[in-house]
Amino acid sequence: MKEAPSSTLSTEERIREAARRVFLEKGYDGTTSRDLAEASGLNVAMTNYYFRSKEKLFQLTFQDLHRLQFAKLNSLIHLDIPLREKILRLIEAEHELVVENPDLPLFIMHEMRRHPDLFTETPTASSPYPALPDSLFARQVKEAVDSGQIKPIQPLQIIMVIVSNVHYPFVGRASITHSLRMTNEELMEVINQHQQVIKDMILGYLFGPEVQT
Amino acid sequence: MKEAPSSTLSTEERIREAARRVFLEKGYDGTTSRDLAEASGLNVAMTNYYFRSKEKLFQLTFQDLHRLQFAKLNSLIHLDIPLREKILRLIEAEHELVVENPDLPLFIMHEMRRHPDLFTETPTASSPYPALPDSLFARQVKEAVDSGQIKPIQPLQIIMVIVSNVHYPFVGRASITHSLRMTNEELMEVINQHQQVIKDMILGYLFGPEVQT
DNA sequence: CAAACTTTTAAACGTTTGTTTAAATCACCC
DNA sequence: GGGTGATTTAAACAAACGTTTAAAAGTTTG
Repeated sequence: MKEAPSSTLSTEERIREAARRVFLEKGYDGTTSRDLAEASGLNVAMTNYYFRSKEKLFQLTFQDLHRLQFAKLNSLIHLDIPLREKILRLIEAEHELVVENPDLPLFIMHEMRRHPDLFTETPTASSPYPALPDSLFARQVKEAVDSGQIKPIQPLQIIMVIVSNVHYPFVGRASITHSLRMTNEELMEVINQHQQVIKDMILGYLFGPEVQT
Repeated sequence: MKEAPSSTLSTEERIREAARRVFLEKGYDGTTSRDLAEASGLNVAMTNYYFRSKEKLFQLTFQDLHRLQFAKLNSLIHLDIPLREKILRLIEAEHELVVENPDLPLFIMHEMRRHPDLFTETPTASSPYPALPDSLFARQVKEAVDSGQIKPIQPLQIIMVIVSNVHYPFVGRASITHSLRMTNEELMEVINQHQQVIKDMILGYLFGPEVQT
């Protein structure tokens, strides 16, 4: 066994880190084993020495990224805070996520549609979404609906509305900037403005038109 | 020159139609020339006889699909109808589009991010989005904002809200159904319910909480 | 019907693909 | 300090890739 110095990365970590970057950029189909080798600064044999194949390396990489995508959401829905505040924090958490990982949602959605077979969920691993139906969030929504505090709506629908509005400008950003001939900076400005609209719209719809945020 | 019988398709059309199906399903990177040949029932030489390369065939296919994606939106924004009705019809048009072409938005967004170089917009062709800034829709929004009829918002933001909410459940449907262990039918039921939420939420936000639709 | 042209085919081209090999280099232990 | 196992390398493998070839089959036109 061999340990890497603390400041630099072990070979295995270098490969995983490179795989993350390359797969995120080019997708599974668009990535070659030589792409991975070049990105890690090693040669093609190393990838197969540490991970048995391109496919296996991709599965690990995807699992990491899939967890990253749902980690915040998955912990927030169980938090013991008022529903209204929880929704606000969900919006902010998802915004933060896509600002830090702008390519993540498109990657996840593309790969899950294209290679659904590659994702054999590890049974023990915390599967992200399935937690929703029996989360505190779900119970809070049902109670709020029953007591007439918010409009009739399912928990999943609220999540969909949040994720849709927050993620979409990033998911479609190549399409938007190209078509409208905007720069990335111009789009980012629109997106920042848009954040407030999303918050007001969602909270306003659910709780009625009070003073927001 | 040769004309195809009306009931059946010409070879060129067969190839284009097959290319549409295959590229939509597998993407550019995931499609091989032999996939295309098999899907059209011909052999690999035919694709290069009628179109000069896989790349050229993809460019044509993508152009078609890109137009399809924005055709309805692009004609609706110029229609001379009241703003409120226009927004409602935009929501319904986008919903119809994704119900009929559930894979289209994800395909467009993935390919535009992955191969932005492949899309050299034909100068004369009706480019879809750029029409927005000087559309009747944009003027209607600005007037409605100035007159205090709706909340301050940019035309692009309204489009983003509509498209986000309507498209996202389809774009992420592999991810949603897989993670929540739903069937496609169950998701479709949620999506249908969701339509009304989207309408109420958007119109309610912009115009205030009157009686809807 | 025969020449001229278009369409279709099967086979092959050179390259790139994912993966493996076998030898070289490294790190560690008695 | 030499032997042992882990790591790294360059080279090679067969298969699949996008594309092209050259000849066969079909169509058109005089």
